[in-house]
Amino acid sequence: MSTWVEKLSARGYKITPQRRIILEILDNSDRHLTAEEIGLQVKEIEPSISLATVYRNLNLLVELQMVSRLNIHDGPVRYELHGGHNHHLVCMNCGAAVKLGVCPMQGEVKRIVDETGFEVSSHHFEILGYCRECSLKKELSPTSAGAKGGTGVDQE
Amino acid sequence: MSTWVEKLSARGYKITPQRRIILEILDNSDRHLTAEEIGLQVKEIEPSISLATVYRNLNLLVELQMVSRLNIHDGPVRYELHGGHNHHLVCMNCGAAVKLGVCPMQGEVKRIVDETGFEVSSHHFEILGYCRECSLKKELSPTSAGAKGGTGVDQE
DNA sequence: TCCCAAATAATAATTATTATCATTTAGGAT
DNA sequence: ATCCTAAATGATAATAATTATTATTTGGGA
Ligand SMILES: [Mn+2]
Ligand SMILES: [Mn+2]
Ligand SMILES: [Zn+2]
Ligand SMILES: [Zn+2]
Repeated sequence: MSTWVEKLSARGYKITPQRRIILEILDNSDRHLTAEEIGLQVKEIEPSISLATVYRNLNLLVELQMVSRLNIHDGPVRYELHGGHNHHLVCMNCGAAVKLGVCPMQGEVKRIVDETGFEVSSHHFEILGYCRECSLKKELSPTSAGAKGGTGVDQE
Repeated sequence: MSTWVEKLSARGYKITPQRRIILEILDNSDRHLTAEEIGLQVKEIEPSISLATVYRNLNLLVELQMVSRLNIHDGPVRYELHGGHNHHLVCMNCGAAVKLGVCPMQGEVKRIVDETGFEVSSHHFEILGYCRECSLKKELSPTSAGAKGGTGVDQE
């Protein structure tokens, strides 16, 4: 339950209420949260906590490999508790991020990486495109219409 | 040589000197460049060109899939000419980005993705860690010393 | 209970990127 | 070749995201 208390203490970091709250929020969430989203939830519990503290601690937790940073498409960086890591199919139109149930860091890729002598500490794999719904919407696009109408896909 | 001229014209976009220069820079570079690095090189050729134009065109070129956006670890987004795409082993200490000669978007992964009905337009795969040199340097680190040792770099 | 490095809150500063808008220009039409 | 106009640009303001600064507070060991 509180293995993270040990992880922090063991390395000489203090156990503060701010850290408790941030980790609790990450633990209770299945989604990936932005620093700001975390900050908002933090403030619901304890309004006096500063957003800067959220950023500081997220950076620390990432450094300690207790949290992982996720760079999804556009928009701000997102965070999730390290562990059951997942890769995503991110829709460039609606922004949905569907979990892909497989990790490329295995088999052939793993072997090749190992051969390089590189010391791996994490990896990111993300697929960009259009989810089925958005993809269908594109299909139904207006007939023709010259320049830029192209795929009928307009930015988000 | 100038297949990109067609790609732009065909979709109704104009061939401007700014676009020529940006694409030429991307073409002559092996590294991935940030928007600002591109802007600097652009200004060496034609100082009157605005950084905003660089951003605007990079966004357009990405949208048209002529350029790909690369989110390496920290720092700003980087760009490279779309084509011979590669994935990287990025060193978190010295920043080196070594090409990995293999792409995970194949075999099992590919099959699973296809099953989801997701329309893939690009993907990113990147491995973070420490290159052999930096990894060795760490090895030679001071004997223990408790909290926060050195750069806070530990492995799991 | 004291002490002090570590952590925090508040806020300024910086970085990266996008938006606005007046002006220029590419390229099709005449 | 000249016109015309939507597209593109340059300059700059605005925004979003993150980091730095600094005075104050606090966790946890002695
Ligand atoms: Mn994985
Ligand atoms: Mn690939
Ligand atoms: Zn979608
Ligand atoms: Zn290195």
